[in-house]
Amino acid sequence: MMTRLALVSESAKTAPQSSASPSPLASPVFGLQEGATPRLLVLDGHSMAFRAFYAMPVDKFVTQAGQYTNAVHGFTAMLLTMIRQQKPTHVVVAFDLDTPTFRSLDYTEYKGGRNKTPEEFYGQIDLIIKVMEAMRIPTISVDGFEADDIIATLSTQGETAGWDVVVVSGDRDAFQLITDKVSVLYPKKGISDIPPMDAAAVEAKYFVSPARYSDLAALVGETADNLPGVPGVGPKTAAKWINLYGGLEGIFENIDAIGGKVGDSLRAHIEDVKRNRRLNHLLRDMELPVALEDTVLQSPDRDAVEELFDALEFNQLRKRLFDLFGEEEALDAGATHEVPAHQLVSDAAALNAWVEATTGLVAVDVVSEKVGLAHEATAVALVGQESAVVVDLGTADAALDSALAAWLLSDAPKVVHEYKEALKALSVRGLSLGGVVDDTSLSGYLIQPDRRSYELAELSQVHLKVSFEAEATADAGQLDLGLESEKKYDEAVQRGYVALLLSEYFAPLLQERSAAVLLRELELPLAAILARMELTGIDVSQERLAVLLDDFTTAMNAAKEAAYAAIGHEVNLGSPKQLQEVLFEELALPKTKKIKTGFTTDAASLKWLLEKTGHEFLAQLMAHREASKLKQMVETLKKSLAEDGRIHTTYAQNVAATGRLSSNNPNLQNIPIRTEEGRRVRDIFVVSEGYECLLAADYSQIEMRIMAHLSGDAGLIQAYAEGEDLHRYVGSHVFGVAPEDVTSAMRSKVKAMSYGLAYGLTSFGLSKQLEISVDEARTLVKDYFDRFGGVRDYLRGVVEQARKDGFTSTIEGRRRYLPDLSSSDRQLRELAERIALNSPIQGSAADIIKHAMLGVAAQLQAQELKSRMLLQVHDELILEIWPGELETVKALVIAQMGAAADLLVPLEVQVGVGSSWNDAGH
DNA sequence: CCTAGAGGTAT
DNA sequence: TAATACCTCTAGGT
Repeated sequence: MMTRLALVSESAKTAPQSSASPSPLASPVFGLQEGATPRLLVLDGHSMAFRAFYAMPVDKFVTQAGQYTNAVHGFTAMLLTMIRQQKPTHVVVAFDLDTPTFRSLDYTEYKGGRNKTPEEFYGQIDLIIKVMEAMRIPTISVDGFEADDIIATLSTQGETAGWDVVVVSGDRDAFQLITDKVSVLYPKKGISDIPPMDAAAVEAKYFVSPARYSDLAALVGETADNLPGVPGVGPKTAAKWINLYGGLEGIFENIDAIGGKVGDSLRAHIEDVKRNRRLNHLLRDMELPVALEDTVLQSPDRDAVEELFDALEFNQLRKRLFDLFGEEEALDAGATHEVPAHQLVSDAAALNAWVEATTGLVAVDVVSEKVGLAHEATAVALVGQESAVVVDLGTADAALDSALAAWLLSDAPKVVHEYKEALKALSVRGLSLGGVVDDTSLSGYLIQPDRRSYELAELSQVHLKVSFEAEATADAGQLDLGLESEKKYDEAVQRGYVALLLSEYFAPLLQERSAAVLLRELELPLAAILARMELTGIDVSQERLAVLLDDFTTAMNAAKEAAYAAIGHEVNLGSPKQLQEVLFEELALPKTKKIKTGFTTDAASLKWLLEKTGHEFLAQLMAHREASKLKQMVETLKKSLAEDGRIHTTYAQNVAATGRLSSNNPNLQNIPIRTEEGRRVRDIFVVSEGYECLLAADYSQIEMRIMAHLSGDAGLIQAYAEGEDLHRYVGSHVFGVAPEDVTSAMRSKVKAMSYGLAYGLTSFGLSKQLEISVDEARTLVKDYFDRFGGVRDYLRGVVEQARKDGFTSTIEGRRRYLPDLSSSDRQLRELAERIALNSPIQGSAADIIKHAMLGVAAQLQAQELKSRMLLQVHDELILEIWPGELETVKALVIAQMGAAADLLVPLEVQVGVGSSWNDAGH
């Protein structure tokens, strides 16, 4: 079966495809599809600017420099909406000039009697023109003529050339331009409600055809232009005469036949009517300085837009603009990329023939269906530069199956989007993947680690400016009539092709940003390990889970009833809003810290309130919070139990901007540990049948060790070299006492301080953490830096370097870009500074444990051990030990984790074993 | 059904 | 006014 599809919208699919294949980024012109009818959007600049001015609040749009921008903002927003909705290929804006026109010379009162232009409007037209220049949209004004004439001329030219024309004007005279090719958008109210007026709409409203609208306006008059009409004649009468006599000429010919008072009135004001008609007639054959073809819609001058919008302080609008043009450019760029046709292969020979004929990188896209909580592969698309094949796993015979399996596993270079998910879906079919040199969801992440999403369509949009149809919504249970699967195959090939393009695009960027090594040697191999860990899951004791749920529910209910009793009525304890009423109004307790919705009821505040007032309700509320949180957590775990009785979390390799993993569905990286009750949750995670025990290995103070390494601080390095208790050592130096005289209060202070440093601590934050005065905290910081000057110098240097480079780096060269370091917004800038302090430390720790995981997995495999890695919790690995392998595995884990980085200080690893995760803790 | 806010868990 | 995550509930909207 042969299918052809392009990475573009419907309109472009029908257009002839260019066979040339320029860079996806080259997009001088867009929206113009060869063979499609051009569509011209003409705007009346002044009338729309005025509409915008009165529609937007003046005082809300003032720049710091004092320039009013409400009309500019409103106009630009309206224009973007028009471009989005109308999808024009050409756009032009016509403006009036202040100079006299042939109309005002003809009739000096023309447009007289208008209110003086408001002061705040001054200068806004010039700004609109500047916005148009930045957007590369031509503007036209002609001395002695009005914008209406320019519009009439343009629309006539457009129509003559066979184009569609859309006129946007707040002047009703434009209605005379309406034909089946020309429509007018006339704002009803403000600038947000601009319904299209076509011939039918004009007739419905005025009872005359658009061509006769000027006749009607001449009779009725136009207050806005100070053109009096015939007294006593309104639109109804005028329309009646026009339809009766076929227009003004007919009316004049039969003028004596019109009786009544209105007839007399008409005869008395006949000259006014003739003048009105003369003035409202729009010129259609002006000489214009801009040719029709020159109005073609181009991509905006991004630098100019940036600069101008900075000055105008248009931030949301900037985003809207770039979003819009991102999309539009994509359409055009997409039109130049032809997705190769694909063939559905049904035998091994066909697959092998394709493989033989295909050179270079091949994208693999796995089509899967959801089965329970997992995904199972149903088909595989292999996409090369020139051609593609699809293998349906459901119908493949054994020979095809093994040919496919062999190729997938081979070293033939492949690119995948979401390698880990592909591996998981394939594994249920007994398939795997070898030779994967790129996963675009990971390379995209390494290039730009703080994006929210790395979906293929989004990466394609952002980097390639190519958009393609959204992924098929997996309609499980729907009848598969062949058409459905054909559509899925098309999409799979499409996705594969986009991944191929992205991979090519990313390759040099990865090199530039020194991320190619990270991808190849760290993230890609890690993805395979994570896939295995996710598939394995961790065993759960359902008995313990049930007991826990019961206990927590009981505790929760007891606390709830006691809380109700303490205040004499019921209240939703889970509603901060209702709690505020009880605490601060009903019980009139002291006010806590202010939050958006009033006063906080968080745990720290409740504790403070309880100490202050001793109110029973507070004690019960706190007990209820703890119990309900735990119950909720246990319930969530129960819901995520798979059919095999195990919990399979999913690790996200591209979510945390520092390089850490994250865990979700369910999150197994935030299982309680700090309280006795909380630790019971850890007890539900147990060793699987047939295995000996769980082993938990964690790095001791890895972030502080990285701090010591990065700062090179002699004191810290010495402390670690001597194997001292770090906090005791630091405490003895900061407080000037012997190590054995460091009290636990002193120790906990320096501990909080040390950890705070890695988060970009402030004296204020430290004072709150330690419940001490800001002064005391400040002294603590000073004393700390006096003794550990290397740390202070390092922290200063990190921010300085990041400001210079634009990014921070980890020990493995993982970068995080921080443009906000030079923001003028203090809050943003200071946040960026704290991020700059934290990212190298947190990120280096992430690099290290990832290396350790690679080492552990490699050793387990090399030594043919049956023990396996189950979980990772940032600085901790959980393994399941096969009988007889404990000592071997323990040693190799310690060795691999310890050797994962070569730092100036040793990496210490603590290991515990037990039959549950809690027991394995230490 | 979606979203913001509040609150809480982990490293 | 201390970094990185994920999750759930309420309340107020579509």
